[in-house]
Amino acid sequence: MIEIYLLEQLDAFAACGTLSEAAEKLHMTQPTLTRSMQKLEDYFGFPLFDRDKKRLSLNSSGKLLAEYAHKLLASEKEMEHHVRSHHRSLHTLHIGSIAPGPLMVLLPTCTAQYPEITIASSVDTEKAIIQGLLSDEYGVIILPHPMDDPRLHTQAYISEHLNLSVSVMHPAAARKSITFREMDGQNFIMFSQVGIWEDVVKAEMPASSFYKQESMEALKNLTTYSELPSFTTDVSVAHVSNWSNGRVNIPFSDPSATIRYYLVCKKENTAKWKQLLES
Amino acid sequence: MIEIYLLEQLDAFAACGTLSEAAEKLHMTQPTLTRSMQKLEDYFGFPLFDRDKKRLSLNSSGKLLAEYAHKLLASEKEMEHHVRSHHRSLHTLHIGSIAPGPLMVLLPTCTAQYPEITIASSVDTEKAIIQGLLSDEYGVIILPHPMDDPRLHTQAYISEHLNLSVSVMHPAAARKSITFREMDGQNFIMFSQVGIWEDVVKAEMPASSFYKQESMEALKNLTTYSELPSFTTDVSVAHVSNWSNGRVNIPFSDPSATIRYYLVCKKENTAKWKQLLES
DNA sequence: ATCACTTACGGGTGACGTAAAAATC
DNA sequence: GATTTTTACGTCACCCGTAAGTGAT
Repeated sequence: MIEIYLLEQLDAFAACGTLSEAAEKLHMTQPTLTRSMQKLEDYFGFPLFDRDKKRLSLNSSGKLLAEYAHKLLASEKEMEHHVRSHHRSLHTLHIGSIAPGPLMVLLPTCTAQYPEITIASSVDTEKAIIQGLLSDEYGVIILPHPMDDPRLHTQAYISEHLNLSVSVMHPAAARKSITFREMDGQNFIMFSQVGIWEDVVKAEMPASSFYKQESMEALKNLTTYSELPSFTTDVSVAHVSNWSNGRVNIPFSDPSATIRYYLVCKKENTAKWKQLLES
Repeated sequence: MIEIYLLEQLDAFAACGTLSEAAEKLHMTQPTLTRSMQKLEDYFGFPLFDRDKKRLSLNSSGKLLAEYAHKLLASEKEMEHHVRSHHRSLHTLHIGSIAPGPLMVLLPTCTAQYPEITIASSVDTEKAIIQGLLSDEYGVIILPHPMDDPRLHTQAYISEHLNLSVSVMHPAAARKSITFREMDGQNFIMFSQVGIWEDVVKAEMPASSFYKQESMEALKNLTTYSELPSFTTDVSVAHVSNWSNGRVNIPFSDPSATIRYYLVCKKENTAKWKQLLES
């Protein structure tokens, strides 16, 4: 069998055209390459190069070998990459969610329960997340409803409730609860990474505008120093510290202001994520 | 990059199940394999095996690697085979013919003109020979007619004439020529490897039977010691020595008893076989 | 003189074998 | 005790680099 290092050197020579250049590319010396190319010829027992005393070039057999070698090297790279990513997938849990709230609850328990595993999470649309679960990009996903698919395991998780967040000077500040309808038409400051909540508020308050903030820092400043209403949830209030910004949280009383989350994973992986699902 | 020898050893282990067995298969010692498998794990930086103190087995990453390794090794074998057969095709001329006669004339000149090249020849049906030319199995073929194909170069070659061969006691022995029709119904001894001539005589003498002999030796004995008629051609008479078997050759006068041969090769190879085509 | 390749020589890594130990059946 | 794997140690091969040589531009 021809060893890979010889094929690598041949591939470099085929790409560079001269041994000197190839040697530089490979961080080696020319004599080494000369010997390697001779070794290839010795192995096959017939010439792979035309020798012009000055210039070395591949003959037709050599060109053919170089083509194959190039493909073979690509295959080996691909092999290594696949094995590495397979191993990675065994030792990382990527969680996809349609909202950040449940991740705030789930991630700390995850890192505690699987200290040897890398935890990653993403907020995306429901469609993208379900696709990601089926393609094993995600190990567990969080949806606002159960999945009726024989390949999937669904389990009820926490629920999250949306609040109106207003300054104490706001007319609604004293209310014990409020409806979307009452707030429709007013303009809101909103965090951009809220996932499904954006769909909810846009649907329930079609006359309102929502000024989305990319950073938490910007959101915090704006809610502290402006009178514009904003949103919180019971989950975010419990998990985000330093929320003492002179505002009050008033629950929306509409049914759509409460979302019950469901953990979903492939049936074949239920054993693997047992502890997490039971949390 | 992972060297091939490591993948070979992994592949053997995956096939055998134990290091000892794999070592035997590879004509090596177990400790060598132990080290090689450790080397693979070191390279990847994560385990590829489950170690059971007694038994070593592939874990899921190892299985994946072994699968890829197996394919890669097959690719390398294929690469080597293709390069070798490419080189071979450059240094061998395989001539296909629909009859042995023209080969008797052509082969001696070939070996003289291309002493460094291996010459091979086959007699087969026209269909098989044309296919063989197109697939580069043959470099040059001999047909009984020109080819009207823009990819192919055709060139007239020698002609060959069929004789009746009978003992001096045969009623026709004194004839200067004879027709197929006159001989139809008589039974003949015939060499089996005559290619297109078999089609000719069967078509022209449908009432006759032909006793085909696989070996020249058998044919020679039968023609010498039996009275059954047989065939020769002007070409075979000129090229096969020791033909003094008390028989006389009487030319068939029918037009179909003469075949003009044509040399055909791919246009791209006319330069390569120039000398031969000009002979 | 420079460039490109080849040849010659020397060194250090590493691939392999032998020997022996550990562990399981 | 037999089998399988692992560890330890010595050796030889071979892969690479340095230095020198050849031929062409």
